[in-house]
Amino acid sequence: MTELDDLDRKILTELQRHADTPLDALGQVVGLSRNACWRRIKAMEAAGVIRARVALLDAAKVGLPLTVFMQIRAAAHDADWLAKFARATRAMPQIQGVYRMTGDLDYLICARVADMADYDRLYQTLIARVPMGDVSASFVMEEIKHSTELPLFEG
Amino acid sequence: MTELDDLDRKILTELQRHADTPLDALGQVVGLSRNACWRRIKAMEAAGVIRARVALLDAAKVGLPLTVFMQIRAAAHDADWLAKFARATRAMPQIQGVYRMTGDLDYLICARVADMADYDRLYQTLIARVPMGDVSASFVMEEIKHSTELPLFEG
DNA sequence: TGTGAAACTGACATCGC
DNA sequence: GCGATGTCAGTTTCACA
Repeated sequence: MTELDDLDRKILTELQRHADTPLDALGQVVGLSRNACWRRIKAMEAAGVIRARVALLDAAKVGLPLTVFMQIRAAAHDADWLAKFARATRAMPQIQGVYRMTGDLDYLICARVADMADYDRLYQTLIARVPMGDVSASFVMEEIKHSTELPLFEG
Repeated sequence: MTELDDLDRKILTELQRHADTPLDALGQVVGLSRNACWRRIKAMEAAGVIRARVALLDAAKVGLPLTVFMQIRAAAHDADWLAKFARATRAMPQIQGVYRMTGDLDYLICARVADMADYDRLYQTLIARVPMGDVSASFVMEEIKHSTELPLFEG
């Protein structure tokens, strides 16, 4: 895949909001024919620009109203620890994101839980599977913004 | 909408991964007819359990390889400040998430940027629009896990 | 189960570089 | 010519009643 042009970006902007937009409507918005849109989409899927089409759920309505961020300090500063940590967190479905931060010793985890007891279960499970240097948790009181949409045009 | 049963959860589990699964295939996985699946999906969309169907993009491939978390302390502890802060951050498309954390003075922002210069632009824009008490940024070195999928069955 | 509306597939003419 | 597009079949698959 070459670089994305403005038409590609228009298509992506729409698909990021509504993945189920019919090609006809998409073509109208973008200013291209059905077919041209379709070809571009396929190319971007093949290139991995479009990773997946997914359904987003309301976390509260499926029983996971609480979001928690955990700040973690590694117990050991080596590749083995990281591998074990990565494997453990990837296997835990309540964990939405795991990020190694600048500093090389700090990790950030974002997870969704039902309540405090559920969080404690998550915490206990995690420290049982991987030795932790230090763990602190902050809970989300209010989700002011939450989006999966990436900006594709210069501000 | 009443409570979700196991069949609903099975449907959602699949749709969270592949929103474009045909109803036939979905029915087979779940053990239901096309039609029954379709009715349940419509009901869950109407109830807001399914918020949207979206395309997920590869952030690096659209020119936003850098993820940053900003920790922010409010300049003022009042509703006006929060309203202004919320409005400003919601209007900035590079910002993916904004969370008011426990403590009532701390906010967490997650944003995607092209590079450090881009981050600085974001930072400058933000502090120009809203008075900030304190801002610190941590950059993501490695995305160990990132998922929009919520767990729907007990671990 | 059936019907209409989509998504797909390929062929071919066209326009700009 | 080459690359991208538009149009116009055709077929298949799906959403929906």
